[in-house]
Amino acid sequence: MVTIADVAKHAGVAPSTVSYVLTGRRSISSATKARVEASVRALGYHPHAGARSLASNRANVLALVLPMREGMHMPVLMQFVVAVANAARRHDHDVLLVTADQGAAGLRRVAGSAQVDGLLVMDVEMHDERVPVLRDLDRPSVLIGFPADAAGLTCVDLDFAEAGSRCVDHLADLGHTYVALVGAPRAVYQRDTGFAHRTMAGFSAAAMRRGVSSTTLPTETDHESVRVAITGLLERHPAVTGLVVHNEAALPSVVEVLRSLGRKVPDDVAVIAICPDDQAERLMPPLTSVAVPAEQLGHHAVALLMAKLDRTPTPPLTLLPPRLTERASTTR
Amino acid sequence: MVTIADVAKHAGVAPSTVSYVLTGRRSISSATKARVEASVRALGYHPHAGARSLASNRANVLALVLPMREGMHMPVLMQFVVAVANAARRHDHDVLLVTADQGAAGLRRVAGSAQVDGLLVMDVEMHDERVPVLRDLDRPSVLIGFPADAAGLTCVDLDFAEAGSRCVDHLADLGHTYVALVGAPRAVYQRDTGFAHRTMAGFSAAAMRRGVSSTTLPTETDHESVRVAITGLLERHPAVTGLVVHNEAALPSVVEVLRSLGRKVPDDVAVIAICPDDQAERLMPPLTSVAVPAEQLGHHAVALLMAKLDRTPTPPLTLLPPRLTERASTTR
DNA sequence: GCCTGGCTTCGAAGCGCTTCGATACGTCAG
DNA sequence: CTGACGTATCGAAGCGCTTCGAAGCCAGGC
Repeated sequence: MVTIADVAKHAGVAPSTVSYVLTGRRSISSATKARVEASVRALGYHPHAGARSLASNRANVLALVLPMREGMHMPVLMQFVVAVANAARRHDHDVLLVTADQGAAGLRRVAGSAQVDGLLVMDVEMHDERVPVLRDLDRPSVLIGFPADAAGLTCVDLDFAEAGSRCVDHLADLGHTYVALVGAPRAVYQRDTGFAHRTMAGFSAAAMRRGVSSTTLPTETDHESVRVAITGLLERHPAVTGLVVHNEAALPSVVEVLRSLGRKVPDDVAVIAICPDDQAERLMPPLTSVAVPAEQLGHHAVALLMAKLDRTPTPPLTLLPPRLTERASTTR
Repeated sequence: MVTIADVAKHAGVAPSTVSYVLTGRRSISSATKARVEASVRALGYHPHAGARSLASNRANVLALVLPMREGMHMPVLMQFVVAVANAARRHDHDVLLVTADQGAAGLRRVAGSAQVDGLLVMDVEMHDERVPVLRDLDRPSVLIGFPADAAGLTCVDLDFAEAGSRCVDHLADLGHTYVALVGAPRAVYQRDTGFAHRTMAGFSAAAMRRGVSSTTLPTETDHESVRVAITGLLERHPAVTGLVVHNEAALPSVVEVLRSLGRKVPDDVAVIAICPDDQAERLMPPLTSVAVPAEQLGHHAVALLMAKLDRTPTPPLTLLPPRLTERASTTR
């Protein structure tokens, strides 16, 4: 193994000088710096992560705490994971995976062993058992999602209430007077997941405000359930002409069911999705949508966590503003 | 921070004794052991991961090298990730995520810095740029998938050739004489991904062997493409009565398109999927399938890697035997 | 000519753990 | 009773790095 001492000898300097070149924590003359960097490359030196973490008390690793619950949409989750991993690398950090079934003990373990400098927690629920643990951990953390009591925490999420509201506004502006929210699977509401709840609240509030009639229904993700749900919805509420779909997995089926029922999109029924842009673009017809910006959220969460690690003050609550893109599934 | 010295003092023993209790590398009297364990709990001691890794030259972390390529099915990928993470925990290891866009340099970095003890590489292609890097890394690795040249490597995968073959056998046994393979997106074949290639080879070979006619077509994942593909397939090859689908994302659409074309499953067309069991079960009708055992593969891969870390001899190539489960989409 | 201050660089301490050899104490065979 | 051996524990060295204080050197001001 190549050590810092080897590099130092090769470059004709003290080990500490090499360290300062690598960490940039003291100024080093450009001549020495260049010589050291050449030696690093020549020897293929990689600092020993354990030694570094022991000496500096920083591991340069973030924990990504993954939930794994019913009704979650894997492609979106994966987008988050990848976005977080890449953002972390840009800040010279790696990502350690902590899965749900390790529970609170898992958080304590990775934080207590100094294996990670901070934690990123995904898919937070209103009453999440991990939240109190995070509070008394001595490491900073950032939540993607909002628990009921966010005091003392840093949270970031899409403004789902505003997203739901924007969808209604868009439909109302187009003249629709009866709209429906096709929501997440029932299980998601039952466990009181913040984002689903907030979308619904924003949707309903906007309908009230705009004076349009509205209804909401949870929806499972398999095609047959979607068929039954949508068929029933249109039978019970024949005046519905606008659908807001907040359920990525059910989306293709919703479109397909409307087609098979002979309801033309957008002529008979307008559809707005709350989902990642690429998915909305790929469907036929391309759907007007409010983007779930997984990439952006992941980056933002990492940036917040890095700021906390630097002891830079950070806003406790960040709501990213939703962006609605008009496509072929709604028309003037 | 609580250190091993604190625990030792609390238990009235030497630090080394605490270490031996924790690692089990020397025998300790049960009385002392109990006392130390009590102190560990009382103080809430977690060994410092960096210090441990520095002293023992083992980080107790595995790298999971994730690809992120076009045409990959995220839910299956996520199943792998979770299975690997959980299996690793059972062996007292954690999982560090290395994403594709870090490339070969990423592998060198995590291995060179002693951040990980071994590497798990997913979705290996026939001619994978990462393979030569793995060979000259000084850490053991296990590939999920097979490259063209697997010399000196440890690989594990489902026996996809046999899986393709079993599907044909099953259909032939039921009397079908013309079968089609509905495969992965074109991009997957273009980059010469092993599993897709092997399924196809097994499928075609079995068709020859059994004397049934066969055809194959790559298929994109969006509903419209599937509709065009399946409609075209049945027009060009009207005698086809058996479909083998090796494309998880397209699967719901395939079933739906058959329905909309008025082809009853299994009466007009028999369908076998190569996909995770839960997905096959959830469709209507439930599909006969050869399971892609993500969970089992993940566990097996971790077990192999742990064996290599222990310097236990391991088989270079492991092919898990496919398991075909009959469900309602094929009948006698 | 001497002191001050800034810029570089050095040397050594020490982070918390594992591990190796040594020690202490029985136990048992001869 | 003694020597050999096995078991349980201790003490110290050292893993590779960061970091702090100090030292060396040069320039500039008096």
